[in-house]
Amino acid sequence: MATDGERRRELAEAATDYVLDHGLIELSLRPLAAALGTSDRMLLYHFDGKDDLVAAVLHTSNERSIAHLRSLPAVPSVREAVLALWRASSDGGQLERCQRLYVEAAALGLFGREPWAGVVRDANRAWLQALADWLVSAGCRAELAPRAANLLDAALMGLHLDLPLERGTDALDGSVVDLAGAVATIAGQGSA
Amino acid sequence: MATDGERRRELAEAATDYVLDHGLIELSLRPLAAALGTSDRMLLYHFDGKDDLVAAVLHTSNERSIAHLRSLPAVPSVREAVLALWRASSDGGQLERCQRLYVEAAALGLFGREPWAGVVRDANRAWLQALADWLVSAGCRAELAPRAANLLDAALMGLHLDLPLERGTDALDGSVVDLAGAVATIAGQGSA
DNA sequence: CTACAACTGTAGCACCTGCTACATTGGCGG
DNA sequence: CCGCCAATGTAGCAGGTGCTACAGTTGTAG
Repeated sequence: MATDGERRRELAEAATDYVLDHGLIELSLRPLAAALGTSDRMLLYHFDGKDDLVAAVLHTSNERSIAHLRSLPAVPSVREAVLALWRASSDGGQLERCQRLYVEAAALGLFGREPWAGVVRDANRAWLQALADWLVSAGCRAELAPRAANLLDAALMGLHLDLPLERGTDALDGSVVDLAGAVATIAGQGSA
Repeated sequence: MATDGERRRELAEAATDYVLDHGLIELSLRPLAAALGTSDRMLLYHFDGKDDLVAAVLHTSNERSIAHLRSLPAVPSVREAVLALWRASSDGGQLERCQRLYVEAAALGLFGREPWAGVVRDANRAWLQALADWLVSAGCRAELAPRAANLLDAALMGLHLDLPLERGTDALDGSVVDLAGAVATIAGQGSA
């Protein structure tokens, strides 16, 4: 049975850092435990199996994504919001790594198999909500924000799939500008 | 050493069917071989290791995607082209499965590790070219098509990540309509 | 028939996987 | 000091992984 104490939280945070660096798909307990200075035995003591650990990592990562989004400086328009978000999502920092992790998890859920599908669904809902809030704070009318957030999210995740292929080039910048225009239009700021 | 004969091509086609059904990420040689009525021993005789097999499967799948795209009935506008493409990409048929496989491969390449990154890059280039051609056939000016194809592709891949979460609902339809409008605008058919 | 090459079946290697049984430690309340 | 219990170390299990060594078994050309 899994614990729910302070140690578990510490391990979840540290495991999240490790997974952000090394990827989720090929994650395996022993190397992770070694990097954390513990043993697979202890991970399975604090977590209810590998799936439970992964769910905790995904939850932690998603919370970091949302916190990062909320901490972005305010922008005056939806167009600027999209551009700023992509800048933050592709600068090699925390947000990029968290979103990359989400993409990995979503890919693992592509066949609808649990536990991936369920965990990814939860993460997606929370993230979309935060994204809509962020658009509203940039001047988007509240009733238009969810729809704008939907397209923005889909395009953003797709761009992340291309990111490792185009690193260092500006091949994606055009798409981002086009995306910003499209989202602004949906948000009723077509000419802003 | 790998062969390059007829048998290899047969195996690649059959393996592609299997992978489209069962996913790439958890692919393992023995179950695949059993489903194909052969042995892992023979797969490794005809292919130069698992990576070579996977590359062949991805190549086959991508060729099928492109062939499917080229075989779509002609449409009169870019907007219609996007809507028709999404319909074909989400009907549970061959194209949806091939694109899902591409998303899996791209997720495996998220950390830039070979052989994934290289194979995915090749597949992406060919697919983007076919996508641009398809937009041109729908009335998009040739010099605008690559840019429109870029955004369309990114959004499409992102939507595929959401597809298993929203299966059976119409939650993605709004995004697709918005995307069609955005791509039409980029293609210079903003009011068409 | 012989010789050769393409192909395939059997068995196994070394390593990794998530997970568990068991014994031990350490600290705290009685 | 005792007993308790959470936390941890050691060792190992059963099964899976990609891959290979070796011995055939075909089919065909000389």
